[in-house]
Amino acid sequence: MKSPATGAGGTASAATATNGEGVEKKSINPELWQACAGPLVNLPAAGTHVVYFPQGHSEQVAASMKKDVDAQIPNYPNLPSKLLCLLHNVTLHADPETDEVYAQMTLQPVSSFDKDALLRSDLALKSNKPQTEFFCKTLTASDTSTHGGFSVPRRAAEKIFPPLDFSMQPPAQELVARDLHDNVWTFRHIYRGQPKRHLLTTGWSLFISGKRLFAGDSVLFIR
DNA sequence: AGCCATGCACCG
DNA sequence: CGGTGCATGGCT
Repeated sequence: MKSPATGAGGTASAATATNGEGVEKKSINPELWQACAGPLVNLPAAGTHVVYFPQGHSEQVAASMKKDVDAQIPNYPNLPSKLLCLLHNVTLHADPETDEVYAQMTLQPVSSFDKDALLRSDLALKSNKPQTEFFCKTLTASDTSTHGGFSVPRRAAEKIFPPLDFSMQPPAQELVARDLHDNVWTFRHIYRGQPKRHLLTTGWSLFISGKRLFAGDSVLFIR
């Protein structure tokens, strides 16, 4: 989180994962970005050396373009299969419409790698493992319906959400969450029912409609 | 109709 | 047997 919890309520970050394409300017919470990208994504640091595979990249671009417009994909037949590059800049992005996360990198081709530089870059990449605590849930029909709230998996609530004051009857608190674009969402977190369960009620439907979520989409919280 | 609460029942 | 999806009911 950029700023820690203050006052009575706790804070968490919320994000949604779907599909799309777009551009974004503001700076992004790196931990939330990483949680959305998943554990298999490991970004190299600026200043390190990378190997760029043009064909793999253009295939990926082609695949992601197909659902949008039939855009022209430039083809450079004389490009080598791999390019040694210096990585100048890495910026994190999230599509403003869909919250799909992606990264933008500035690469400069270099003629050769220094052996030490390559080793340093490799070590730096392997040490990139912050792995923040988070939970992710695929939304059910009742999670997204206008009739009810969000049913929070018990373990998820206990691990990620600020602890409830169980002397209250029923135990409840206000959660303040911030999404990838630093928009603030507040949810009422309550523990009730028979059997007892964690629920998000007030504020949840605004989130569902605001993010245009449907059953099968997923929502992700980090602490 | 939207929103919050409760209880049942299914499923691991 | 615990956890949670869903149906249902009440209130605004």
